Amino acid sequence: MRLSQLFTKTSKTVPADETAKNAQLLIKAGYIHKEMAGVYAYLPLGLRVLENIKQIVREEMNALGGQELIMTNLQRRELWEITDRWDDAKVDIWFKTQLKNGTDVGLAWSHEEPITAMMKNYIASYRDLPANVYQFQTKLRNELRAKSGIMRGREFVMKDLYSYSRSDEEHQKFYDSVTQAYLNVFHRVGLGDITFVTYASGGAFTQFSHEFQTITDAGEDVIYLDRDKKLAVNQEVYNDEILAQLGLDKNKLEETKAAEVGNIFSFGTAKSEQLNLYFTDEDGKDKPVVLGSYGIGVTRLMGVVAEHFSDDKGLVWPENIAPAKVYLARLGDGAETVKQADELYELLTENQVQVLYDDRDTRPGEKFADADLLGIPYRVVVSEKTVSVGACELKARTAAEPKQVSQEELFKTLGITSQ
RNA sequence: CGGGGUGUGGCGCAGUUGGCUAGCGCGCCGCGUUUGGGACGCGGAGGCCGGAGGUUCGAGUCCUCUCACCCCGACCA
Repeated sequence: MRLSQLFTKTSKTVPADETAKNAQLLIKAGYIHKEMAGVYAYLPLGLRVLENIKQIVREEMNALGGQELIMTNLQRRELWEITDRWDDAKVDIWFKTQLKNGTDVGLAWSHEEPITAMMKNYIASYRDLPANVYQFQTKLRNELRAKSGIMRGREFVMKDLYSYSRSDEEHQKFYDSVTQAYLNVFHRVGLGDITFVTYASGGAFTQFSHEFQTITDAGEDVIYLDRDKKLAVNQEVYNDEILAQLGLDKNKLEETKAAEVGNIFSFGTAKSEQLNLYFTDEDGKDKPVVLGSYGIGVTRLMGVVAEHFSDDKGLVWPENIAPAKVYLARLGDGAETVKQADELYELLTENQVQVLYDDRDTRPGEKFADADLLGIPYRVVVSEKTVSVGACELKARTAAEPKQVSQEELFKTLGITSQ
């Protein structure tokens, strides 16, 4: 992509009404736009990051045998009344509206009920199970107070996965595999070292749920972490009894702030029974389906990454999710410089390397500052200087100084094998 | 929803005890000089001061109501 054609711009200042670091950086760099409190638009570069994260999640979900679908955002009142979650006293973050004929509808804050009700159409026999379905969906939650930029919005994107199993054993096996898949996701987006499986409140169905907590000051949770065991306990369930049960030594635990980037639940059969989701076993007996629910807040995850991978100059995207791998800065507009920069842009693009080509008529300092602010992993410079020596200049976003490299070395660094 | 704070060109801000054509920086447009870490000069465009009432000869400034936004708390993926 040529920056001269990108409609977004970077900014030297941040809006005064935005204090969350993730939102400040993302707005400054032109990745997102704030529409209202807790509601953000994803601009072209921000969308790329979001899609890159989604793709990683998608690959891990598909590897589990998850099947992607997309539910609706308008939901039926009757469905939520069955499980007693329509009442504002029970769920206080509902957005609700009405059809022209007066029928109440809810705007999706979760999809457990509708998706489970829908599965009744497809699950009748033990032969239909297990079934694991997931989606990337916009969730709408009427939070009393939005905060922390894209880490807690009123509208956000979540990957939600639902598992339907024949037995507790079958469910548990899948549940454990999801745990591993989630760890893979957080590892791949660069947060592996600071994200921990955390015991949290399990709600009405089980003693615990498992959260995936990423250590960050911007987080809203407090966890007690055993680094050796790579396990943590959320403050909400933290007590001596629980620690004993989990075999954790209180003296070894580290208290830290963290952000919940994922949460997985076992529902047992309670919800299936409520919603009448049964299957016929080999023996001809009807049994309720065992249900699990697994979420990753995708936009929140992007916020946590932005929050964590940044310095005083701006964002520092991990390569896996960066909106481009290379920031190609062309300095000067001499004929040969333009020619060589254009050619390098074409060549990299042909080799499947995503490039932000800064072909704008601006001064070098501005280009360097933008390259840093945007947080692109590699900066490549083509200028009169590099043209004259027949090399180009390469600097990793995290490196202090650039170095001169041949095109061969450049390609090698960027992982391009053939030429 | 309780407490605190803020609303003035796209962004960041100033505006005195009410007083004259509402300023400054960034950004934007034009011309010129520049060109390896956000250049400089000259000339421009752009604002009924969040909104509605009110007080006053006169309101960005005072009063009332209202809307929005931010922070702390409670709540929460």
